Amino acid sequence: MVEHKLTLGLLTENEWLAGLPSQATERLIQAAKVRRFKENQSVQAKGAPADGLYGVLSGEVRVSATSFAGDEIVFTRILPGQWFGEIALLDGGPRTHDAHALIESELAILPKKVVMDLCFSFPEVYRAMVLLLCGHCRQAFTAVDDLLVCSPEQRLARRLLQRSTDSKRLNIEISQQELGSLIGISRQSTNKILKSWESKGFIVRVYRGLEIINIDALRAVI
Amino acid sequence: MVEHKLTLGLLTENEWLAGLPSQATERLIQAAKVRRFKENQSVQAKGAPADGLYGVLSGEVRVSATSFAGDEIVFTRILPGQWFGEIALLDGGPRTHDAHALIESELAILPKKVVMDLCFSFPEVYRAMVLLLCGHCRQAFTAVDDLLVCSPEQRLARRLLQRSTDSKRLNIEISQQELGSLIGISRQSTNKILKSWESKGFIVRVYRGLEIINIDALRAVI
DNA sequence: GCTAGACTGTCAACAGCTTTACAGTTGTCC
DNA sequence: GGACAACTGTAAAGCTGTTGACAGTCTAGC
Repeated sequence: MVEHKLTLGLLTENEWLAGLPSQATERLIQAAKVRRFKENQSVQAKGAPADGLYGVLSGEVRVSATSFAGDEIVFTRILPGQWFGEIALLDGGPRTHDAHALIESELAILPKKVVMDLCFSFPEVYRAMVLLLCGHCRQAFTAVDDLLVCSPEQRLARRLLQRSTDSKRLNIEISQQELGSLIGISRQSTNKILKSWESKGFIVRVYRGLEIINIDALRAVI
Repeated sequence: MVEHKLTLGLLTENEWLAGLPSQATERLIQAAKVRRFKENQSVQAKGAPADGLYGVLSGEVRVSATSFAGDEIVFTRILPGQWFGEIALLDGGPRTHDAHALIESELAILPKKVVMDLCFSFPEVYRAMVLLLCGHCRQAFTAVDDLLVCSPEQRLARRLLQRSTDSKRLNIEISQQELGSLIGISRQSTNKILKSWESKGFIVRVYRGLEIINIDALRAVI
């Protein structure tokens, strides 16, 4: 009961499910499970088969991979209202990434079978999946672009700006370690860049985070 | 007439269209246009609106982007039998990349409206689009992974191996310049790596290309 | 409040890649 | 077959980011 209310809340907020035929929406809400994950608990493992589509109700999920050297490579973070895990669900292949709850989080899980059935019954559901997929694909393309073309400083600026528009807030809570991993540089280099920005008045740093003061100056870095 | 025969040839060879309901296949073949592109001719420009889905019938297409510094960043090459351009088609956004004919090439073009209409009539068509999309998405994820985790030498090996399995051949025709651009390193560095591999007997280099001799040794590099 | 553990600041040494530069090679087009 | 353009080979110089090391700072939990 409580679970369904929570799911509904996310669904009505979120555009992709709001536009579906009511029959499909109902079926999804009915089949949706809500699961709570503790801080650092694994949501899915890279290489595993897909069981469902995940939506973040509360908390935050870190999507990452582990290099053979053992370092964790952070790809992105999923904020409340966002969905992930559609690729392996749709193509039947293995999960592309690891996912962990960054903090205690609640996730909605739409079982694979239900989603796939609805895809075949309602083209609108397929369309919604396709849009989700396209978004993640464009995100990945942008990441490749950035890595090939942009300097570490520019990449860092892009990430921060992207993140601040995603969450509509200008304070970002993340360690320098993880921030570096997101854009493929070391903690020390991240620190140096952040320091230089702070001295220019673009940001202020706090423990385990930062706040953007001059967003236009950051945009100009790019 | 000739055009339709060519298209049909590609379609029947290619798995994704072969599995569709015959009604959908017929409609696609009927609507397909074949267009010939000269060497270096632009197929699509990054940022442009999408007009259709492209399939390579003959020749080869280079997918790239241009950095603000003016360098061309090569993303990938599309070989005969492969399709591209589905993202902008499906989500209505701008083209994600530039595409040029590498050599004189023939492309099949499936008009946007026809594809989208069929998607809504036949879930199988949507499914085919989704699989295409998933493939490209996984490709992009792998590229990010590589850039963040692997050394230039490993990235180069991966690219060559991927390419050689794609085309089932072990001689690859590409300049060191472009090869470097594909994995984000300079021509000189590419040259150094190739030379070292040649001295170890992994490959032999020729003008504007190379041949893989010891494919297992290359696999071991990764 | 104290302490352990996580995070940050900083620096020097080092490695790897780029850039610049130039000479040599190969292919193509008159 | 000669000339030009594209490609390759090579090396030195310089830059940028990494690594490793260690001290300082912050926070949570007892």
